[in-house]
Amino acid sequence: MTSSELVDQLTAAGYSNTRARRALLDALVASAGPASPADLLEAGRARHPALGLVTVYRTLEILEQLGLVRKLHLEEGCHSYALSTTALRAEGDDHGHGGDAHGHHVICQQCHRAVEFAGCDIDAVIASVQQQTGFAVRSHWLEMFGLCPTCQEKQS
Amino acid sequence: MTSSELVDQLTAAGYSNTRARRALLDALVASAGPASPADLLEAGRARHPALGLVTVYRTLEILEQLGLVRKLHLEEGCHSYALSTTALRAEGDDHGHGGDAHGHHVICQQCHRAVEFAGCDIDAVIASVQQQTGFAVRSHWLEMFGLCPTCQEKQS
DNA sequence: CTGTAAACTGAAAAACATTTTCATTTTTCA
DNA sequence: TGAAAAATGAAAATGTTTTTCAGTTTACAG
Repeated sequence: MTSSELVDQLTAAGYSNTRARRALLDALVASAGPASPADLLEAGRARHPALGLVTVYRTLEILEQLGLVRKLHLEEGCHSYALSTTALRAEGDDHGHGGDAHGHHVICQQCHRAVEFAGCDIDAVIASVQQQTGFAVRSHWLEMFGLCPTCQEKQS
Repeated sequence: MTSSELVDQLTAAGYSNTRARRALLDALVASAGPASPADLLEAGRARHPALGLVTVYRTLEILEQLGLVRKLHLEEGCHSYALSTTALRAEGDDHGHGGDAHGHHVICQQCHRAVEFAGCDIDAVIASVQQQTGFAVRSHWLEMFGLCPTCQEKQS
């Protein structure tokens, strides 16, 4: 997924195509793993030296609302973002996830790489929870942690 | 689960039984839903007026390490805590969750009540993610959102 | 029961994360 | 090309969490 595609998505959603945003999107696309606002500011400033932190926060908020990025919840804190391609691919295909983009991430506990995965057929778990608690479940949030293929090899 | 049981758990783990901690545990047990450090400070001060915020943070950290509370990841932010009884019930019964207490929460999107549920048989999903990504999955976080029975009734 | 060591406490300060304000600049498009 | 709307970014403010350190409380040996 290129930053041009992201820019197109923003424009299609009614937002202006600005230097600051292109710089941020480039930084996002270039980041290999979860990136914090401060990380993205630094990387974005390589492309647009005047990029401001508040613009980073504002743009991440927009991207999150559009389902283009997702905040990741890591052990060290919940301050990182990763691209989420599922809103792009799953357009018009929501599979009963109320307002929730359909993807989740698996995160490497060693190198912190975050990979999105599609398909979380947890209907059975949802049914069980509904039965146990009486709740009507509308959405869920799932993250997985483990070792990526590269870090698995390093450990063997 | 009473605050006495929590106090016993802390003592068993080598921590002192102090007024400040008892006040905080009372507040935790009394809270119906996710509670922020500031919420717990306020409720705790009803029981122990000199309770300090730093003690709240320190004690929550201990409780989290012992698996007695869990930080919840809500839409508004990741600053709330809820009791987690699973470490108590599941002692010696870890079901392949690497270092992770076995329970998760379902949260009401209306009244914010958080109910813990046990049993999240997502082995199929984990297997699928491992196949898709090559990751070796070790643990996961799962939260569900919906309406509790009370709020469902209100809506009908 | 007493006294001491260790653990704990909490105000204050500091650090970190995010949002608001508002004057200025940039982008869009007629 | 120019004006309106959107966007920007520094500074200030707000919110969250951690660190410091002097003083207090708890546990337990004697």
